Amino acid sequence: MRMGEMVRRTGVNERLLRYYEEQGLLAPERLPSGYRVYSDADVETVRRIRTLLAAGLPTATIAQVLPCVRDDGSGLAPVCPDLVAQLRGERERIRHAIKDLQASQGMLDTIIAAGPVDGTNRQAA
DNA sequence: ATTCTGACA
DNA sequence: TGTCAGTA
Repeated sequence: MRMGEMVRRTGVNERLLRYYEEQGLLAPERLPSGYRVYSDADVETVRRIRTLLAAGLPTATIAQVLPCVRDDGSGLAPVCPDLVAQLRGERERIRHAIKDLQASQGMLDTIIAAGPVDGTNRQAA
């Protein structure tokens, strides 16, 4: 499939698909015309990229991870033992990020709990 | 009509 | 990441 279908099937826009390729996350074939040709596997790869990106992993790390996972029906199995150590580090980072978000949530809860007392002074900053 | 590369009010 | 340009 070419760019257009890839965009429809992944929900990721053209700009981003080219960017992922630039970052070494995808390596679609090329037609003599220069047009990119994506495979079904690439569609799945983009799904993984989106997930890893959402987890906050830098594209550089994702580029290392993608070629090191075997797709065994149930999920993703690590293939590079050395990389597992780095992933443990990422997991720690995510753990801390969750902690910070919970602190933010707590702050908002406190503000919300205080609730609007009355409409007086609306204009004051 | 589609895709491509490069660039930035 | 969006978007516009100038092509093939």
